[in-house]
Amino acid sequence: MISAGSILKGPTIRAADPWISGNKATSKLRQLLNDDERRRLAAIASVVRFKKGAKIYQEGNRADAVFNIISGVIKAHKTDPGGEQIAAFLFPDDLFGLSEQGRYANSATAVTPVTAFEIPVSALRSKLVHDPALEFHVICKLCLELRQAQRHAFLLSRRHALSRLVLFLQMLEQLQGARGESTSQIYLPMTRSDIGEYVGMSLEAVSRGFRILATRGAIKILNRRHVTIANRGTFEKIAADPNGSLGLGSTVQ
Amino acid sequence: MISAGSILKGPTIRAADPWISGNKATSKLRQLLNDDERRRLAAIASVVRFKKGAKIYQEGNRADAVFNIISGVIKAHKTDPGGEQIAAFLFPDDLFGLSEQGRYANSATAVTPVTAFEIPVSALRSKLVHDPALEFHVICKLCLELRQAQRHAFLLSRRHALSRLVLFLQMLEQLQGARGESTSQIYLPMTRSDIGEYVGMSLEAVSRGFRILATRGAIKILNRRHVTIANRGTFEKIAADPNGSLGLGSTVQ
DNA sequence: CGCTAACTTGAACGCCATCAATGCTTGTGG
DNA sequence: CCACAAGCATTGATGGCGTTCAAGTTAGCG
Repeated sequence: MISAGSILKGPTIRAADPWISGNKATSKLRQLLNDDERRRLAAIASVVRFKKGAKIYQEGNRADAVFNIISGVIKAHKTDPGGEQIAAFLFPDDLFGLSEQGRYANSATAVTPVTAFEIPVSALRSKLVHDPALEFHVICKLCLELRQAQRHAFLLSRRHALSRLVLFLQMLEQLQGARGESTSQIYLPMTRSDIGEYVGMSLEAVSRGFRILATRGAIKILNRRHVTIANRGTFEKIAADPNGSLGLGSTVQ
Repeated sequence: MISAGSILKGPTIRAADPWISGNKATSKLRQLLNDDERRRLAAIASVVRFKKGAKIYQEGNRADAVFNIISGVIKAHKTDPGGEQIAAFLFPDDLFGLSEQGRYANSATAVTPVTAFEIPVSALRSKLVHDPALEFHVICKLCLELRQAQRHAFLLSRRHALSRLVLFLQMLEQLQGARGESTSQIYLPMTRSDIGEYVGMSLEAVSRGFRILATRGAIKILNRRHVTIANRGTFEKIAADPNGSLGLGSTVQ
């Protein structure tokens, strides 16, 4: 999965210039940094590994480094006693560890085993001031993450469980596509509980929801970690959510 | 409300360097641009006005300009038939009109009468490449908006109506503070329906929710557009949401 | 001063959270 | 290689909260 080359070359940021009219939500994102930039970033970065379930940093701690994922998946989450909330899942080529007032705004935990670059903030900062092109690339990436967060909010605003789940699956599918992976099946590296904490439902509701989607023929559950979209039409009709849930039966056209 | 000076001087971006450990959510944000930068931006910008309810741009249109609010409030929203969803409310000194693949990701509508700078994207872009300091300021602003969007998602993930409303009011209060306005009362420029579309509830539930908060002594409703926080303790206990709503009666300690 | 849009209040139904028990699977040590 | 354990996931039953539909009330604006 990890080509040795990708580590040797240095950090990778995938995004699109938000002002250029590339098209389609399904488009693959470009690697923004050239080899030279990657080498220079690699000089100030170090490679770190985390086991599944490992805590990478905690909300509120001093933000001394940002991370760039090489392989694996992490979750950024608030650690609110009596109810976690996941703000984002982060995948290879994503940046995380951006701070607010010098401190991490979320906690970060490895969902799968993770390899990442750790880049000290101090070094990155001084690099930024002298490198307008790199700055511009960071802006592009931030715009993308902002859109992503807005999409999350959009998902959460849906009042019906099925609608949320469908939007969640669409999101994962699109992210897989953007990374250049196959979208023939959707990979769910996280637990039902994680999904629940991301989409704002109980884990039981997530489980039931998937089953109902399967019953209605919208998806096919291959196993706990993989689903496919069986009927794109039904699938998207549920996303559109005229009235997302409805018990069963009435295919109200 | 609008000092003539602020128009003459040029665009204003308020944010904080996310890597500097200023403290407190209640802190006032700094104006990032110096007079010289503002003048140069003013040279490529024009001042535009919108009436209350006016549509500024529509989701999916070509994004030819970004806007910087001088006075008034706008909402950024998805225009989904059968259920609007508001992504953000934007206030003076905010930037909006950032695009995705060359097109606006949301629609924008004036909630109150609005005065704003309109800055053509083409001119801004060429300015950015030659001005690392300005780029850095844009990065700061984007980080802030990203945090804001994550806070919105956090709000939406709450399962209880009262908890969402309290978080919404806290958000408005904090934004007022950051702009240097008084926080003795919270101003609600938008309709109940707008609030509902932001917090993911029906407008009736918003109305009822405010009333229940008032009944419990957490807030005081001065009129349709103004509330104050009557009891900060109760208020924040509801935000923490042990079990947010509960009918009435049982003041469970 | 009347009209219209915004807001409040009421009643009933239905979805989802919650509690509880059972089933599956993954990995570890015998 | 098998057995067991511990997490993870599914399934079931019940009740509470919020949506929805429906009036009625207030307030802003001509």
